[in-house]
Amino acid sequence: MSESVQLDPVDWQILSILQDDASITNKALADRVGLPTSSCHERVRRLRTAGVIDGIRASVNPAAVGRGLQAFIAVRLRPHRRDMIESFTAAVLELPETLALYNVSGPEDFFLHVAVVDSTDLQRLIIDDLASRPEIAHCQTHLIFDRPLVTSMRPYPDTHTGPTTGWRNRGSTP
Amino acid sequence: MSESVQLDPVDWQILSILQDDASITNKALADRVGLPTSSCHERVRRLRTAGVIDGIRASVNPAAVGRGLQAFIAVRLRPHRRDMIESFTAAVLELPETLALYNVSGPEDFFLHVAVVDSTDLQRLIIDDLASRPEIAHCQTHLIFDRPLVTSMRPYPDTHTGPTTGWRNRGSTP
DNA sequence: AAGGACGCCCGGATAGAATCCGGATAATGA
DNA sequence: TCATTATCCGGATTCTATCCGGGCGTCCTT
Repeated sequence: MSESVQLDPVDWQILSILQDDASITNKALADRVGLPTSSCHERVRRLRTAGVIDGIRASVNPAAVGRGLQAFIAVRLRPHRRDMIESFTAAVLELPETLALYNVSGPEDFFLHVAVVDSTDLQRLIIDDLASRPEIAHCQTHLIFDRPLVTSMRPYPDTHTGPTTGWRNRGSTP
Repeated sequence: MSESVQLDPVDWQILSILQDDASITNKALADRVGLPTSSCHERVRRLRTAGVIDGIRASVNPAAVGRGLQAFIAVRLRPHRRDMIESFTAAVLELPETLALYNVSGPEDFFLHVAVVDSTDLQRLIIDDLASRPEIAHCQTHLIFDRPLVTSMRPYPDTHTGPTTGWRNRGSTP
C-alpha cells in the first residue's frame, strides 16, 4: 500500500495545487495543469487509490475557535513498559487540547503538540492532565511563537543525487 | 479575523466530519448532521468566511512517495539577530524535505519537521543543508517512530471550567 | 408588554460539475 | 515490425452545489 509510486511532473503539479487548496473544482484544476477534465480527474483518482493522497481534510484555525496558544510538550516517561506507553497515548489522544502526538527517539520519548486558550490553560493542562500521570517522568514545554510555517510535500529536484523517488515521464517531451 | 467565534454543537459536528474527510458531498454531510442541504451549506460557508475553516487541503502520505522517514530536528541558533533568523527560515522553507518549521521558546529555537527517504538521506540533509549553515549553533535529531498520531480540533467539554469558547445554542431544544 | 428587526431555517429551481464510457493514441516488449 | 497494454481524451448523463424567496423564532427597543 505504501510502496513508492512513480510520479511525473504533472502529478506533482496536481499535488502542489491540491495540498494548497483541495476545494478547487476538477475543471479549474484541469485548466491549471493543462489537461482535459476527464484526464485530470483520472489522475486525481489514481493518486487517491495509490495512497499518495491519503485524505482531503478541512483545516481548522485554532485561534478562530479561541485557542490562541500552541505548544510542544516534550515528555519523558518512566522506564518504558508497553502498557504504560499505551495508557499514556490513549489518555493524551482523549484530551481536546491534543493536535498531534509523536513518538520520537532521543532523550525525550514523545512530542505532544497542543492548542490551548492561553498560558493559564496550558498550565492547567500540564498540572492536571499530564504531570499528575504516574507514567510521566518529566515534561518540558516549548511555546510556539506566531503561526507555524507549514509547507507541502514537494519532489526532490531532478539533480538530486540521493536515493530517488523516480519519475514516470509520461509523454511530456514532444 | 481570528476573533473567537461562537460555535454550537452542530457546528462542531460539521467540523469533526470535515476535518476527517472534506471530500464528502454537502448532501451526505447534511444527512449526517440532520440538516437540509441548504442549511448545511450555509453553515459550512459561514465557517469558512469566519475563518474557522481556513482551508481544504489534500494530505499526501510521505511514505507513498518514497519518504519513509520523518524526524524533528531541534535547532539552536547562534546569538539571535533578526537577519540571521530570516535567512535561516527562508533557507529551510526552500528545502523539499521540510514539512513544517516551528519557532519555539525554550533552550531550542526551532523545531524542524522533515520527511526524508531514509537515514542516509537524513544524514545528508543535516550535514549538507543544516550544519553547514553559519547561523546554526546546534542540531538535535529526533526520529519519529511509526506514524504520528494526529487528532482534530475538538471543543472543550461543557463541564470545562477554564476560559470557554462559548456556545451559541441555536434552537437545539424543542 | 408589545412591536419591530434581525438572523436563521428550509424547500425548490437552475446552472454547473463530477463521473462514466468508448474510441483513439502512444509507449512497451518480443 | 507487430501485438499488447496503459493512458489520454471528448462527449453524454446524472448528480450536486448554489442561489433565492418566504416563514419563523428570538432578542432588543421603547
